[in-house]
Amino acid sequence: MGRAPCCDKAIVKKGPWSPEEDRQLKEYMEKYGTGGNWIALPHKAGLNRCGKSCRLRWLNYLRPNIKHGDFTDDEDRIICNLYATIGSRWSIIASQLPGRTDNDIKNYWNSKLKKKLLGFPPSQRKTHQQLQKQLEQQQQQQFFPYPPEIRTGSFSSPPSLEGMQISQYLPTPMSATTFSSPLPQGSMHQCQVKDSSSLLIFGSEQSCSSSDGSCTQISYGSNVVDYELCNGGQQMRSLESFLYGGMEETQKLFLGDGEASLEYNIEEIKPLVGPNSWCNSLFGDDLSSATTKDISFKPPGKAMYYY
DNA sequence: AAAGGCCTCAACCGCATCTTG
DNA sequence: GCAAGATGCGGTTGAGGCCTT
Repeated sequence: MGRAPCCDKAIVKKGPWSPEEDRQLKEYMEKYGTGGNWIALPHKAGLNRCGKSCRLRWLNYLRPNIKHGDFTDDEDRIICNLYATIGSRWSIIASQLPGRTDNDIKNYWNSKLKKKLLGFPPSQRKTHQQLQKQLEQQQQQQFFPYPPEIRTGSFSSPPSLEGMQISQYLPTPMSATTFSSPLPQGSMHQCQVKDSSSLLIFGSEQSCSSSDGSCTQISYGSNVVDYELCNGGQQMRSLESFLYGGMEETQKLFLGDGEASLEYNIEEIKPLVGPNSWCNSLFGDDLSSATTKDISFKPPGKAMYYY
């Protein structure tokens, strides 16, 4: 037996919102907020809509500080960087673009940016056949900016990006180096102070004990990695808190298994790591409050998306 | 001018994850 | 620990406007 629907679809209104409905929802939200319950909201607000529909309308259209209209070049660059790194995790990408919604970015990517990367002028219309042909041509020309060893094998880049001229949007050469690091995907990692100027991230035993070598591979980009952060009682920080949390003395980052880790300069990593993160949301600006013993926590599952 | 096709984007759907009791 | 409900997310759809032929 399936889940009971959140609302009676035969009764609630569907389709485009009228200005009157918008006004009702906005008025209610400004007065009372969600009250922690979207499902009950439409009834309270006098709207004949599903709670999910109200939530979507508010988040994507009505809430304050929503940006509509053209995306800037900077925003394009950020979207491309993140898409290349994490794939179609639109909500994460949106979190890096204040005022933009995941839906907006998703639509923008699917309708415009992808074509822009294919080299079409923004306003130029192409027939489906023309698009297909140009895509095929570019794929044949191997425009993909990463070396073959990264393009193949365990490498699972967002498929729609392959063949596109995205190199101008990527923080190369750092990205290629980072993506070929030996961190296994989808597993727990540990993170610790290596010395006064370095941070070491390495796989936990259970994730890196395989003898078949699989743990030395990394799938480029699209995967979220849960980190277990612990540092044996020293002050614990996440990667980005090292980068942005006032640890100016931190100069190097090591990715690897502790034995044969790769070394990166912090300044090279910074462009890949945004200052907004789960860590900041957990501890606020006062990162020193993260000091603890026996630290073992996981950030929200989908919040970490880089290294 | 008309018809057909394409493009955009708001909204929906279904599934996964989180929260609560 | 479990089940039910709520929320979040990404993929998909479809209406309406625009462009091409």
